[in-house]
Amino acid sequence: MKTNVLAPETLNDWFDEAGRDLPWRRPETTGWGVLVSEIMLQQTPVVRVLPIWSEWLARWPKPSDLAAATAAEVLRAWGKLGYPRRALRLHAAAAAIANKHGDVVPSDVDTLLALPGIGAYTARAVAAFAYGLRAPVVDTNVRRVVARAVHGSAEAGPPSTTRDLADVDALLPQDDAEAARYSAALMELGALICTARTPRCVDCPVLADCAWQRAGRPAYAGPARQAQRFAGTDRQVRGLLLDVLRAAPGPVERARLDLVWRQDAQRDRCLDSLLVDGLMEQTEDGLFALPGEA
DNA sequence: CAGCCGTGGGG
DNA sequence: TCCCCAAGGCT
Repeated sequence: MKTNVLAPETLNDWFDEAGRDLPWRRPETTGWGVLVSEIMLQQTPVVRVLPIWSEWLARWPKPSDLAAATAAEVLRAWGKLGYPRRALRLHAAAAAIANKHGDVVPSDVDTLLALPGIGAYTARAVAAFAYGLRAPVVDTNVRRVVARAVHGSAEAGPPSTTRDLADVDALLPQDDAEAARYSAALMELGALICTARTPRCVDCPVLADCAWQRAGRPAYAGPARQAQRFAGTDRQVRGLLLDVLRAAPGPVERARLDLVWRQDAQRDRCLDSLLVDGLMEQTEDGLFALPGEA
């Protein structure tokens, strides 16, 4: 049996000492609080999530509270966190939890996976962090830590959910509570020490055993990832359009939206896609509004 | 499975 | 300045 470079005792001890005191990690945080944090944290830095998460939990302490809000209220409260479809999916998930699960966030991974906006990562993160269960929690941090410490590669290869889950499952201790803490520790190590750009290896608790370190820190050899452009994309235009509605007290005229982007065809396409996605609605007199306030 | 879906800060 | 990236999910 191979020894685990990322030994649970080592990681958990380090986490006890160096882990951040984030509000959604506090013992009094409910499953709902954890779920909200996980959705907000998807592709979004912690510092930007912190204030919004606090507002949401104070305003909507239970899933049924969020479910009772209008989509317009939800989207305004989401603000500029980005990827606003996450807010709509969380809104829908809250309704499902309120109606079908007794207003309690499920702890079962498969049940969680059936909810909108909850995928392989988030389902297991909720099971582990909200309910202390043993579940392989694989995010970009964990993938990077495992790639380096275990496989000796500078970066993680292309993601494969099946393989990644099995990879991390093999590292997890058997005990539920210990495994859950270990999952948090693994993520935290990637977030604070084993970072993407310039890892702080001098502070790493597993430096001596790290396979990447032992191999002489070889450069990444895998396929180059495609750079994600933003300027000029539909994503940018949609963001500009939606921002007009978020900032407005109510429905706005088409002319207001026309101001945010010069190219008619692209603007029209984006406007249409926002309507299709349910991120905005058109009133009977042709004005545009956030959904639920028309 | 590759491409798409926001936003802003740091190197 | 520009580019990269930050607790992914969905089609």
